[in-house]
Amino acid sequence: MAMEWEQKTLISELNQGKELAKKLMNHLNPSSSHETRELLIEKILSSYEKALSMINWGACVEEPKSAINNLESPSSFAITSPRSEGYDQDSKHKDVYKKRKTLPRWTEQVKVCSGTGLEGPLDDGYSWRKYGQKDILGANFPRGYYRCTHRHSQGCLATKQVQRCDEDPTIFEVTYRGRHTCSQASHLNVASASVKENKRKLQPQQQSQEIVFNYGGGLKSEDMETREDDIFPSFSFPSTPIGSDNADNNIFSESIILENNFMGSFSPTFISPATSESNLFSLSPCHINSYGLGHNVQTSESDLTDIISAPTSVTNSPIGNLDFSLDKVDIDPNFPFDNPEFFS
DNA sequence: TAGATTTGACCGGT
DNA sequence: ACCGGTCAAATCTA
Repeated sequence: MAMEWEQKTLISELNQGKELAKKLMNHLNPSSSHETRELLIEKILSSYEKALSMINWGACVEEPKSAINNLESPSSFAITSPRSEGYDQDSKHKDVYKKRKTLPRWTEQVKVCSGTGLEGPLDDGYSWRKYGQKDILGANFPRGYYRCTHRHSQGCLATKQVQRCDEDPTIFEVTYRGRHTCSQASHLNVASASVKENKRKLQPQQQSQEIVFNYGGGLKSEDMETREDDIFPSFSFPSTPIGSDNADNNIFSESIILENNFMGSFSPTFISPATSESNLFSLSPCHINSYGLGHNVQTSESDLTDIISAPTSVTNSPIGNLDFSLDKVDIDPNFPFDNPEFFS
C-alpha cells in the first residue's frame, strides 16, 4: 500500500534527521569546522523538509475526509463566517459549499518594499484565477477574490482574498481559505513562470517583497473551532531552489520559497513554544540565506496559546528550538500518521 | 482561440 | 436594506 510506503519513508527521513542532529551535536566542539556543521545543518533541514512535505501531502489528501467528518460532528461544525457561497438548488452544490464552509482560513500580509507599479500581491507559487472584486465598506481599496485555477479540473477549493491595507498601501493582506487539493505538479513551474511574468511587468530591481505572516491571527473566534481541521496547505518542497538557475530572480524566487515554507512546511509537531504579542512576524527576502530561510525573524510575545509561530519553527529550524531530547524521542513505526487528529 | 480578467447582477446572512 | 462573496457574460490578451 502506498500509504505504508510513505510512512516508512517518512519515518526514515525523520530518523535520518535525528541521526544527523546527533552528529551535529558531536561537532559542536570548537575543533570541528564551521563547514561541517553547516553541511550537517543543511542535511538535517533537507531531511525534515522532505518529511514535512510528505506529511503535508498526506494532510492535503485527507482534507475532504476531515471536512466531511466535521460535517458529521455537529459540535465541530462551527463554521467560519457562514456566508452565501453557492446555491441550494441541488445537493451536489450543497455538499461543495458545506465543505467549503469548513475550510481553514488564515491571513498573511505581504509587503511590497519598493514596488512602484506593483498592482497586486505577488505570486505565492500557486496559480490563481480572479473571479471577483468588491469595494469593501470602510476600506479604501477594493478586495480581490481569487480561486485556484484548478478548481474545475481538479476540484480544488482553495481561494484567497486580497486586500490592500488602508494605512500602508504597500501592504497586501491576503486571506487564504482552504488548502490546495489540486496537484499543482506545475507548482514550481508556475512559480517560475509567474516570476517571469512579473519580471515582464515589473522592473526586476523593484521586486522586493516583505512577507508578514499571520497564521491564525486573522482567524476570527469562530474560526478557531475549525482549527482542528486546520492542517496545512499543500506544498511540495523544491529539490532545488526556484529560479536558482536565474540569478536575476533570486530574491524574488526565494521569497516564494519562503512563503511556501510558511504555508506548507510547518507542523504543530515542531511548533516553537515561542509566542508572539502581535502574532505577526515579518521577514525580508533580502535576508534569506541559501536555504531560503530568513534570519531576521522577529517574534514577540503573545498569550494566544494556539497561535502558531510558524516561521519560528521553520526558520530557526527545529534544531535550535527543540525542547526535548532527541535521544528520548523515538519514532514509533506504528505511529498513526494517517490520523488527522494528530495534526490538529 | 483558449484562458484570464473585468464588472454588474445575484444570492444569502445579518 | 445592506454587505460580502460569488457567478457569469463581456471583454481582454497572449
